[in-house]
Amino acid sequence: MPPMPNVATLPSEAEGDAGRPSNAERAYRSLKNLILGNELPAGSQLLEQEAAERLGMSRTPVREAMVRLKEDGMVEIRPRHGMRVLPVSSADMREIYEVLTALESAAAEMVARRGASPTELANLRAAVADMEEALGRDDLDGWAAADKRFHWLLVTLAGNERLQQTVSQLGEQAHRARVLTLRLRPKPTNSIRDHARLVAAIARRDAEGARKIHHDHRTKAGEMLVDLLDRLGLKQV
Amino acid sequence: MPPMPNVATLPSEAEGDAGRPSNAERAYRSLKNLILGNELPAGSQLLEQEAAERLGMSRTPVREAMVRLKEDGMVEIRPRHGMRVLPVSSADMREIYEVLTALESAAAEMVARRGASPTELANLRAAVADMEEALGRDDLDGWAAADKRFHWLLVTLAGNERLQQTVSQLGEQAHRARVLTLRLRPKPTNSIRDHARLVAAIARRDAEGARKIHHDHRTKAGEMLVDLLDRLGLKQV
DNA sequence: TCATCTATTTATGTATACATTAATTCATAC
DNA sequence: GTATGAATTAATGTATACATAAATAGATGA
Repeated sequence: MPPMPNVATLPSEAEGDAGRPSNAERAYRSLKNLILGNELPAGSQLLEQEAAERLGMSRTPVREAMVRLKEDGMVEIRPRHGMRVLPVSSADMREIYEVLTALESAAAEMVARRGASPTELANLRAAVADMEEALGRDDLDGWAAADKRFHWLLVTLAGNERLQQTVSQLGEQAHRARVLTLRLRPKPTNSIRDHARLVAAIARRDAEGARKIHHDHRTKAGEMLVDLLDRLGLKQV
Repeated sequence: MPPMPNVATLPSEAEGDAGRPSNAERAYRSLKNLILGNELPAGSQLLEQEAAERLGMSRTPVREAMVRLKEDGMVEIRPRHGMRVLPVSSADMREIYEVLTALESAAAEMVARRGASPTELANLRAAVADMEEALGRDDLDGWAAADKRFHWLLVTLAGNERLQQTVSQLGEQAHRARVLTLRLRPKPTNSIRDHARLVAAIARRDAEGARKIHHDHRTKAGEMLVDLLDRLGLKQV
């Protein structure tokens, strides 16, 4: 069991930043973390009242949080049974990866076209090196963290906030499935090579090449995940 | 002035369908329509209390609606000034079109790869024909409607709900700018040719071709719009 | 006249109260 | 024993109440 994935750690400060967060904001983050950390597994139901007691506040801010989670596609709200954590099926994963593939490969293209600064390239390369090193140590959690960092860096460098936000939202939907399959999938050796090739394409400002490389990379990763889920009979995650 | 664009008409029934909608749902739809119809123009501010009176309900459901609109990226909520309709700058439009381009061209690729049924192809062709016919009558609103229909059809045929939802959300963000520039932009003659070529590519199941054609189409459209906004000095829409 | 400090107003964030409606339980009839 | 239906319970959706914090106005001093 990983030592609790550092969940929702990347783009979570989407909201009010400075002043102490409202209860509604705390409720939103708490519930989201419970879901991402699988403490509220897929299919869990939680009544407003229960959540309110658990979080030590009244129903009002809890309800607001639940509405936001619904809007994020993490839960559904069923009239009489509170919120229900949405299971992610392999079909859902396929959808998610199709969109992520389109967006991230567009990001790769954009970054390559604009060109990355030496520092930015160095950061990308460092992430790849960390992936490689972690994999050498058989540290899958370390690999996953570095992989996440690489992808997020790439998306960030594209400089499109809407793209970032969409990627982050879909990434959160896919999170549980990724964690679950991390130790069941084949060693991500090719993945590292793909990333290195992507960095090279960006470095030589080969926009079309960067797009293709990342498109194939993501497509493969998505297919692997979908197949794995199907093969394991994990219809729901 | 167009006879009131048929706003939010495409994928708006995202929520509860049957039973009469809650006040929160009504508030959400009403406010969204006010924004899309430019009755609450960019920069408008609206207090919870004001909105509540206007809609004949209490603050509670109104607040819920505003939270959802914030989550949708349509408004921001400023601690002391109610919700504020977010202006869309040309930089925002560039972001939006970058993402739409990536997603819709992926959709085109997917549809071409899977292949469209005769009926589906006929629907696409009918939309193109309507665009052509409307343009012949100098009916720009008719053209816009047919164009919208074509794009939505394409996205729908891709059969990826998450992709649909993202496209629809970004489309709503871009709506005001599109309406505003409809009569200021050059006649969309090339647009029709692009669409026809896309349908042809889909018909011959040329996935890569379909992607390229639509990618270029959307890129051109986006650049035209961004340039137009800049040229007109419309920093905000 | 201008600046600063205080008091008041006002919008929000949250809690609570209440009506509605769906589910469950219990009783009664067959 | 089963089924029907009434009554009770429970969860939501909405309204309202209230405390807090921010903006404004007003007053006081120079």
